[in-house]
Amino acid sequence: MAYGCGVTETSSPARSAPVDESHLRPAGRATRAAIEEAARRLFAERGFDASVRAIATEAGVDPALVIRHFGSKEALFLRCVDTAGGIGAVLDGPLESVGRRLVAYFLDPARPLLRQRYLALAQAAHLDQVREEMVRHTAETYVAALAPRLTGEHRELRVALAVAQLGGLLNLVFRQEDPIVTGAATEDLVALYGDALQRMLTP
Amino acid sequence: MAYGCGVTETSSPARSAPVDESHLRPAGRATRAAIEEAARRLFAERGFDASVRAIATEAGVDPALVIRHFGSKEALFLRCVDTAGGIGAVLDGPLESVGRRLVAYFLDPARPLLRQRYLALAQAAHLDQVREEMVRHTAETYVAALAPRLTGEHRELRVALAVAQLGGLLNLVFRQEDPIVTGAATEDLVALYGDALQRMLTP
DNA sequence: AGCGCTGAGTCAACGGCGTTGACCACGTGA
DNA sequence: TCACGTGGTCAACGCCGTTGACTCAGCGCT
Repeated sequence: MAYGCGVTETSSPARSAPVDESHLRPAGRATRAAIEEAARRLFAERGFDASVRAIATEAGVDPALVIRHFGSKEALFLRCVDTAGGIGAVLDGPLESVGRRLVAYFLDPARPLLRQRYLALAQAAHLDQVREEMVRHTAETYVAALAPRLTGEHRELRVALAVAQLGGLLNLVFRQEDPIVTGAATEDLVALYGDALQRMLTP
Repeated sequence: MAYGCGVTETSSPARSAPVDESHLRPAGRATRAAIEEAARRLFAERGFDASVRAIATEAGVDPALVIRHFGSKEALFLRCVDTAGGIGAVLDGPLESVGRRLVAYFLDPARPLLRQRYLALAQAAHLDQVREEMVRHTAETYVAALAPRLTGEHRELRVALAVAQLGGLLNLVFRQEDPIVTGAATEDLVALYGDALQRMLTP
């Protein structure tokens, strides 16, 4: 599980799944947006632990209204997690170095949001809809982009397994903060782990 | 994160961390054991979602007593998760095939408890003490067993990264149940992913 | 102008959670 | 016999996500 995706820093309705808002009046649309913005901020800060009540307070609104607008906390969370991101460019680059570039992309300290996003998603992964979203994301982003460019057997499976590898790294680095790994030089991680990804894709 | 460990199927005080019970009377010891047994069963069944109240009911006891005996739900969970298991034998076997044997060990359908254990731990991984236990387990079980037998640079780091790989696989198979991976033949997974582990350890 | 409908929003409450403190019962040692 | 510590229950706290009843404002319609 690896994500060039997640809780966005700002409201970005263009990227979000299209939801019918035509029945809403301007006032409703505005507070709805305020709730979503507060949710994005708090989910990014505290992960799925951010409570509906805290989000409502942040948006200056009653907790019940959050549920009325979005149906459930889980649904709101899913709306605040979008699957776009710069990862597409990495996947579309030269195939022979995609392994190292993927690892470098996620470990780049200039992209601290990726860490937040990964943590929020990993924490909520026990919810069915979140799990399905992750599977979908793996298929539509990674498998769709890479499998057609591979050669040999088990092309889709090898992409999925490379995604598994990537997710394992992020888990150890971001969630567990294993001192052996976090204490290592990024360049060593990129080389060792990137090559492992690469061999899975282009053996 | 990979675990030959977890929620045990039976009470196994010999394996559990030694806790001073000398101040307890026989009655206290018995109900304490009953609570622990109920907790092991329910944690294995439902993961960390198993509630203190349900555990108490299962043990025929008041919820408050559970906390009084074990301090907190998190502490009880940690007691019910032990780090022993058959994994030691796998790690001590021939080094040149340890990658495939590790993957085969965890994916063996004859060991369904490993799945439960992984899921319970992964779900509780956002708790600090659980996270620390995982890090400790990686260091004491995997790194301690494998790093001294390796050659070349970054011996400890390479073991940690192999553990990361393994955890990534278990996440995709057990948590996300990604259809691409669950639909693949186990022998293909063992070959592809086991070799990836192997190359990390003995390149 | 008046009416009714519908969206916007609040409020109190529900059932569940982990945890705490007050309280009682019992068995043992002095 | 009496104090004391262990074993255990009970009610309650504060939190959670969610629901249903309710009010209020704005709109179209006659």
